[in-house]
Amino acid sequence: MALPDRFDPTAESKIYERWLDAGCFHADAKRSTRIGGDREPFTIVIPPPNVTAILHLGHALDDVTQDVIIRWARMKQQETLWVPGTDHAGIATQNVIEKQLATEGKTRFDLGRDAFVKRTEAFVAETGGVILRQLRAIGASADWSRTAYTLSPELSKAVREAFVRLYEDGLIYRGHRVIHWCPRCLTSLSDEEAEFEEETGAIYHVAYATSAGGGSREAGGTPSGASSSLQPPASQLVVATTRPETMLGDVAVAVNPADDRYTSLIGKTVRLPILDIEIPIVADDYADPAFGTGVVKITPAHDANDFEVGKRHNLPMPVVIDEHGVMNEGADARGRVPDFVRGEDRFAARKKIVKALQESGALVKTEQHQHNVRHCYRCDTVVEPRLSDQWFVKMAPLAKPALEGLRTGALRILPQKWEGVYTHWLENIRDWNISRQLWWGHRIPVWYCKDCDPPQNIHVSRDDLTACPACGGPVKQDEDVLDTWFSSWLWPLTTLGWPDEKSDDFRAFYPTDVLVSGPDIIFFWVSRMIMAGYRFVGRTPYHTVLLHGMARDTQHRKMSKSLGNGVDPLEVTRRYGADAMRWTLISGMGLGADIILDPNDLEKTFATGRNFVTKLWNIGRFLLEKAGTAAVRPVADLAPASLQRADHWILWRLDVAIAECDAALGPLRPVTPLDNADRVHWTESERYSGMRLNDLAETARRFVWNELADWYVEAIKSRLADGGPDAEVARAVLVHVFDAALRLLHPVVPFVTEAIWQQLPSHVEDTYLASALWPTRRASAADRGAHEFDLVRETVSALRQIRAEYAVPPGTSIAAVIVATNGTANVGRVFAEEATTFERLSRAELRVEQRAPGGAAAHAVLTGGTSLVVPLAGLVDVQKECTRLQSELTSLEKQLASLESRLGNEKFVSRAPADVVEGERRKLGEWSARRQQLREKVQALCGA
RNA sequence: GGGCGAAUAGCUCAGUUGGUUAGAGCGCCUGCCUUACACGCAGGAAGUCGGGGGUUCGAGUCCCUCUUCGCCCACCA
Repeated sequence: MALPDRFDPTAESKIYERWLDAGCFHADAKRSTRIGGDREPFTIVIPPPNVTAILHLGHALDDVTQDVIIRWARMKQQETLWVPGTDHAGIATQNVIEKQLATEGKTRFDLGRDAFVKRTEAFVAETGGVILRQLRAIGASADWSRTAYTLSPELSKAVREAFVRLYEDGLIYRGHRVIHWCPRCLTSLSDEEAEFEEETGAIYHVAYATSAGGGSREAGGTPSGASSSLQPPASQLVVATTRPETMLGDVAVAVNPADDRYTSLIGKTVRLPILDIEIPIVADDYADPAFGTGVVKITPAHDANDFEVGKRHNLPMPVVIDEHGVMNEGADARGRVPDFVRGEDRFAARKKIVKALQESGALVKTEQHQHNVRHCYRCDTVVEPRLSDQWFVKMAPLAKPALEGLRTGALRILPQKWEGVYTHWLENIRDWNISRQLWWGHRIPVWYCKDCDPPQNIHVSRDDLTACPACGGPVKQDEDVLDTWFSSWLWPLTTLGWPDEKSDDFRAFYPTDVLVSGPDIIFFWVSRMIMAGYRFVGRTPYHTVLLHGMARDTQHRKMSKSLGNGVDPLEVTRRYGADAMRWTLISGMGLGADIILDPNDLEKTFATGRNFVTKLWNIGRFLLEKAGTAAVRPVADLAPASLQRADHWILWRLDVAIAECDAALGPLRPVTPLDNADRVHWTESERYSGMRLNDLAETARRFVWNELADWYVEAIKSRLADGGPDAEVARAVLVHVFDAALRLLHPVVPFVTEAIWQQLPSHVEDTYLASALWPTRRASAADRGAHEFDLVRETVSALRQIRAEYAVPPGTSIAAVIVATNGTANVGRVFAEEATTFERLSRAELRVEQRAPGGAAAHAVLTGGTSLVVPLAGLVDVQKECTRLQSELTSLEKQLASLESRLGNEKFVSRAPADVVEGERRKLGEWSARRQQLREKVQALCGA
């Protein structure tokens, strides 16, 4: 039956269903060699997308990359597991629900905590996980029976286990300090979640009048009595600040103790403008003499550095900005927020303060200022440093083994350039603020007893507490939840059953193999998972971290919703099919390199993939129509003598393609034992090899299109049409090599390859390409027949070149003569015999002669000194041919000269590797022969 | 302010330890609807590998330097 001339992408979902029905993606722990089975396990855990997310191109990029690796491993007959799942995404999800509420004119506080959480749960249950269904549309071959969720009861239990263990080990502590606070999300953020953005702001120089006399150090925020000093009239200290509104919380100004300009003032006081109170001048190294005036105002409650200075000098810490970013008197701040700014937003207050300073003459000058301001990574609000109590994880002890793991090669990072980023971050790691003032997330497993005295009033527990374990009195659980990343850093552990280390899944599949991610979450996630792996089970969670690039638009901007420059992968899938998208992404993305796509021209952007899928489909169509579906003999059963040159050639090219694909993908895992059989490390030679998926794609494409379709298929058309035993040989070889090509291509374009493979004559019912065997190459090398076919190709190309160059009309025959010199007449016979296959295309008559015909002729010099000559009678401009020949001769002579000088160079001959020198010698011979022929040609045609 | 990366055909990119005459896709030009494919076939044009210096028999590849982009980190108010 006739197949349509294009692959129908709507068939993709049906193919996916069949894979599911056949259980192709299901992994069986029992089969893992780690628990007595006979297949090596190969595992990837998906970077869990936010449960409320919808698929965007970044996900597609990430997940297709993983799918290619997973499908490859599956075909290598590994017990292959790809764990899917979602992240509850604390802030992000809470924001979604709060936005919903806002449209109803409500806030979460109107609902109350329980109702809010219930509503969020309902929302997640109803619409959450959409992205997982979308992943099926792009072909993700995950084991859906193991779908995980960071807020599931199982994972929540594991999160508690981790918290309690760290607490018991003294690695979790409660700290009172200045943290990053988002006044919109109303929660604290980790250092990583507060992202720097460069902004143009202003820097204000404000004069603080120095009081005479020694202000008392503990003067702090309270106006220090009368400065009854006899010092000369007030001079002033000028401080520079980008945030004048915080001056209401100033408790001191600091100068560097080594700064001669100010040493005499240390211990004295200045008068804070507006509030008109005395604050001390302290000496602290934090003040940089080289910056600004060398004097810095100290606002301990609203700046992390000032906080440290305040602690060192035992200064009070008045809070003048509340959690909403509004000016209000907080702790220790009585009388510090004047009426004219009270209740004002911090930015509005800034203007008013500046104005007031201006009016009072305290504002010395204002300058434009480039600086980096931290923003909330979720809502982009400017982060407010805020003094509060938070839970922290002590990270330095966790970082050590993670650094060691990379050093010893227990894990590798691809591409290598990210190693430095990883190492630098870990070596300078800071403690991790894990509490969030949210309602959506894992509630911190800490209970406070009102009746016991601190610190005995803190109880950390794996189980919910209803009464104080110490005194039996009532307890109250910490109001905060844990940072989302506190559950995702356990992902490779928890999705496999941890803390139950005896579970089949954990024993069978941990450690996993490869972690695929974008470099933007090296700190948030990748590194922390490694730390958790070492901390909780003593082993790295994976041996390979593969970091791909980002999707960007043609202006190299990151694709994002807010910029509106995104490409919707589902739209692409609808229009061109998932395979077309997968192909375009994978083949266009070098290892770790960004991929540039044009969101305004999907047609052009995805043409590569779409065209390739169609080509593949049509090769399949040809095969089915011309070669039929009757069973074929295995290639191994064919008598070698029955194979034609073209058969030998394509089998050889297939071997080369397989070898190159294997090299592109590299080893599945490191193989060298480190200290025992369970622990392996990458050797230097393996360490940066493999995972070049674009190379896999390119190699396979070249084979199936430029070699199989362009040459082999053309070469056997007449053989197939002739029928008989030789047609059977050609059929068998065609089916064999195309089958193998489909296997090589399947990881990248799973749908179309499966659709075709199912119909191949070699197909065994109820088997799937998705779990078929990865091809291996034959032991034998290229034989003579294969090389001879290369000469046939060369001849045909030369004929076509001549035909095109002289505009020989299609359908017009040209007579070509193979002139064989150097005793290669037999090669000439090969051309005549085999190239007739292509005759219909080239409309050439081939003859073999031992001498060149006289008169004007177009020629092509072939490998081995043979020449193809086409009489030009009536066809051509002799002048033109003459010019062409001469320029060809000139360039050949130039290249020969440089080749000769190289070979004449003693150092080259003695220092270059033998094979290089030998190659150059061989080339010299070939080129010399070619030059001789060209010269003769020129002489015959052009006279002189 | 530190660190890292990039610069190769009109566009987007490959180019593994230095070693034939630097490749692909898209676009472009010419000719073809040749019975699998016009989302195709055949042929073609197009690159002083960002500039300059150096090492080497040999450099797109290694070193230095400059220029231009990009990313990450960082407590300079």
